[in-house]
Amino acid sequence: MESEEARPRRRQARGERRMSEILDAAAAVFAEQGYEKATTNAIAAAAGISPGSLYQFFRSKEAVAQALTDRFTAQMRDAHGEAFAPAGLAALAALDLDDLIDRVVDPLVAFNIANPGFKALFARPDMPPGLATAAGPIQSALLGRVEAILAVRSPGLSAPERARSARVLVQIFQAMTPVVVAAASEEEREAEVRELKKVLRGYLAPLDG
Amino acid sequence: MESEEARPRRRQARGERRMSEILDAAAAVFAEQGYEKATTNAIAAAAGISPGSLYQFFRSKEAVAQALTDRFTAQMRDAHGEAFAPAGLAALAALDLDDLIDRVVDPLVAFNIANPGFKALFARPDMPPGLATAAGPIQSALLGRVEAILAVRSPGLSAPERARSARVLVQIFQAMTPVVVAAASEEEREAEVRELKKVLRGYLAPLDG
DNA sequence: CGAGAATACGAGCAATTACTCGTATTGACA
DNA sequence: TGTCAATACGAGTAATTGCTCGTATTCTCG
Repeated sequence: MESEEARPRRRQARGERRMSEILDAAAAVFAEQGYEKATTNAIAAAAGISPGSLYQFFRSKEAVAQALTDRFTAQMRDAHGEAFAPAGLAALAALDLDDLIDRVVDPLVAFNIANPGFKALFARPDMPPGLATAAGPIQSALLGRVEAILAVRSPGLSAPERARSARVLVQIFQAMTPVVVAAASEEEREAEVRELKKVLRGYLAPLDG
Repeated sequence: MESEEARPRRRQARGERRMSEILDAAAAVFAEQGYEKATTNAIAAAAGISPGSLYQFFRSKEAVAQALTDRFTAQMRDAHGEAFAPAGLAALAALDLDDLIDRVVDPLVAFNIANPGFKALFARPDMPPGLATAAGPIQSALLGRVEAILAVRSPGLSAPERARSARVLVQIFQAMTPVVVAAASEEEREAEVRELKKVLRGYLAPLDG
């Protein structure tokens, strides 16, 4: 997974801490500026270091985004993997549709709210080719899991139909996530989440066995 | 609406033609590069003129986008206003839900396919502040019309509920449009449109009186 | 025809930005 | 303690890009 460190550094205490700080700063700057408009100098400044120092740890702006994506992926797996885990699939199969949606959507929404920089890398339509690959893992992990759930809940679907439906579901989620994250108040946010779930339910109900 | 022309030009035959050519070029470049990555020099080159000539007609890149948006708005009104027109509302009220969706979605899809540059200005999440205003008219026109239809079909909704539902519907459409437009084959495209309609139907059915 | 405005050109400017490089400091380890 | 790599700095560079400016050409109109 990490084949880019041909020569491991020695001073890892300071270094690792710096890298983490840089990623924190990058997440914040990406969240508020978007990927393209975020400048590497701004990220360095937000991390309290010089541009040169940033490039001591990351080869390029894209490498920062890549590392941040990796970190998000790991965080998501650690925090919310349960709901999606293969072991949980059987339990998910027996659930009420509304409960199923809650079980899947709520953790994802919580994660997106806790990590506002996430959607800047996840829900971006104008990714540079390299970054599409970077965000790909998250995207395809989510897709694969949704497909797995569909396979259990809607055995009548052919494989291509299942793939298409999963794509549509993920797309709906991605489209509505920015609105949810940007909600001004808590009530507003809950209302947006309710709408998101309505959309998902409306699409899923006819498919659901 | 057009308060920016304090001093009308004289040679309008050549000039107007050039402006139209520039907008054609801009639509093409925006379509394939996106707004940010599209350079004014590239637009000028695509129009077969020099950068200086472009700026004889448009004060800035943003002004080009603004003018293009205006042209799209007018085209959309001319071509597909009927389906949305106030006069047609009564007819729409009596329709089957599937027919209603066809009536509204099909022209919009056709327009987006015929004008691939449209979505670059319409479905962009990272608009500069000025451009949000530029794209606003299209967005809010569409929103207003969807709201009008909802008012007729779902009289039980409160005004805020109606506004929110309209926003959700437009958002779904925007999110799925790029996939529809980019479809590789005709069958693929039809399948995507079917999914789009399924999503809309699933969300609307419970609301529909 | 002659004048003035509209159109056209394209080299180049000013600002931005991802990234580098020469150098200085810090700290682990012999 | 001395050494050397890791860390840190920040002015500077090359490339990009929106846009300008001086100038040349074309057209309208009297």
